[in-house]
Amino acid sequence: MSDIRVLVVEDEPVAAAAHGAYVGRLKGFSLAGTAPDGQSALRLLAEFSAAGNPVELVLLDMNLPDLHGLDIARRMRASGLLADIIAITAVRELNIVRSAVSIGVVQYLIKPFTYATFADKLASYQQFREQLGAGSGGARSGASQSDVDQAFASLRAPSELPLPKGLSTSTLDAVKEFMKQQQDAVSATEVMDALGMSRVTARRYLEYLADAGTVSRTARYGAPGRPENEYRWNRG
Amino acid sequence: MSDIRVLVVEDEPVAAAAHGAYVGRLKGFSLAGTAPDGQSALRLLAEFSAAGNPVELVLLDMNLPDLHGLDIARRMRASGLLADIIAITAVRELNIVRSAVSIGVVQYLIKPFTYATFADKLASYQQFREQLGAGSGGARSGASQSDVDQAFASLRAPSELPLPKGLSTSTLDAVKEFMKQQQDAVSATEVMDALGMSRVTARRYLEYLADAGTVSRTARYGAPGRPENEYRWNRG
DNA sequence: ACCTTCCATGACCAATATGAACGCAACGGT
DNA sequence: ACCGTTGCGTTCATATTGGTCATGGAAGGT
Repeated sequence: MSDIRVLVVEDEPVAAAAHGAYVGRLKGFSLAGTAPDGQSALRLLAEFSAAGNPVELVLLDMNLPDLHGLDIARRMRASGLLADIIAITAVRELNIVRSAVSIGVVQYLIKPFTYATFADKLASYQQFREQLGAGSGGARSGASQSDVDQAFASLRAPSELPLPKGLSTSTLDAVKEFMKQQQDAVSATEVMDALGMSRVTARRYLEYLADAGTVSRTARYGAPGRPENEYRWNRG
Repeated sequence: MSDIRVLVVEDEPVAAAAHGAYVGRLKGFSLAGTAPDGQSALRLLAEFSAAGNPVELVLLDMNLPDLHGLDIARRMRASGLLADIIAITAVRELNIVRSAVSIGVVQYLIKPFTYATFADKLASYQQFREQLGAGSGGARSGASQSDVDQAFASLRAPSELPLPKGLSTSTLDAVKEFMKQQQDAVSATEVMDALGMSRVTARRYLEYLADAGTVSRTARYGAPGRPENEYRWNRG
C-alpha cells in the first residue's frame, strides 16, 4: 500500500518545519507539501486533486492569518475535497471542538504536543484506514455493523493516558517483551508459567494490551471446558 | 439541559415512522421533523436554522430518491449547517463509510438494526455532547488533550450490547467472519470443521444469527439422515 | 517509625465450549 | 407400505477457564 499523502497547514515557520519533519519520520506517511495560510492550502489541495494526486490527510492549524481553520474545512467540504483532517491548535475551546467534529475532523491535537502524542494520533488514523481498506480482496466488500464499529474505535484516542489503576509499567514491559518474542499465540496460563506471575496478573495485563490493540485476542477451541483466550503480538 | 433536536431523513414511510418513534422513546432527544427526500431535508434544516431553532442531529439515510446522502451532507457543510449526522443505510460499502467519515458523520448504522443498537449509538453521541458541554462556562473553558481524547473516545467507542447467555463475542465474531466469506450456504457441520469448534457450539451461534436476521436458514434434503439446516449470509 | 498508596496474590463464583446420549425425520431396500 | 439405516437436532452434565473480591506485602512519602 502506498503512503498516505499529508499536507501541513501552519503559519509559523518553525512549527511548520517541525510538523513536516514529524511526518517524514513516520512510516506509511509522506509529506505532500506545506502551506502557510488558508488560501494557499486550498489552492494546493485543488492543484493536487486536479493532478490526480490528491492529498489524503491535512494537518490543519486552526489559527491562521487569513482564514480560520474551520472555514478552511468548510470550504474543502463545499468543493468536494475528501481529505481527512486532523486539527492542530493551541485554542482549547470546547465549542470549537464541537464544530470541528461536525465538519469531519477525525482527530484533535492541542499544542504543545510531544512527538509521541503526534505519532500516536497518526498511527491510530492509519489503523482506521487499514481496517476500512482491508475489504478482503473483492470489488464489493460487505461490512457488518461490528466491522464499522471497530474501524471507528481505532480512531478513538488510545493509551497516552496514564495506565489504568492496578497496572505497573515494569510488569507491563515484562509482558510486552515476552509477547514480542513469541511466534505463536499464547494463553494467559502460559504467560503465567513463563514469567512466574499469577494467572490473574498475567490476564490483567494481556487484557489491557488487547484493549489497546497491541495484541490480538482469539479463542482456542477443541478442548473441553471453557474456551481459553489466546493472545498474539500484532506485527506490522 | 434541553433535548437534542433530531431530524429524520428517510424515504420509506414505514422506516421513517419507526425511526421517529425510536427517537421519541429516548430521553434527552426530541423529534424536530421528518423529511422524505434530500430537497425537503435541506429546506427543513434551513428553515429551522433561520427560526433560531436549529436541528442538532440528523439521522440521514444514504439511499434517497433525489440525492445521495453524501451529497446532502456536503451541501449541509457548504451552507454552514453545523448539525451532526448519523448515517443510516443498508449499503455496506467501505468506501462509502470512508467518505462519510471525512464529511463529518459521527456514527454509522447499518440496516436492519434493533432498537437496542439504535439507542446505543444515540446514547454514545449524547455522552459525547455532555462531555464537551460540561465545561461550557463561555470562553473560560480550557480543555486539555486528555479531555478532548476522552470525548472522542466516548463518541467512537464500540458499545457492547448484551448477548444472550451462553454466547461469547469472540466466538460470535469468528462465526460471522467465516459466514461472510462463504459464497454458498453452509451447514453447521461445515462450520464446525472449518473453525475447529464443536457441532453444538457452531449450531448455537448459527441459530442465534438466524434469529437476529443476519443469516437465513433453509433445509437441505437429498441425503440420507435427518434433513440438515444450511445457513447463508444475508447480503444487501 | 507510622501511615498511605499501590500492586500482586489466592480463593471464590460465574461463564461457556465440549462430549455423549437420546430423539427425530428423510432415505432406500424389502 | 413397512422398517431398518443414517445422520443431524436437542438436551444435559462436565471440565476448565474467565472474572471479581478481599487480603498481604512492598514501596514511598510524611
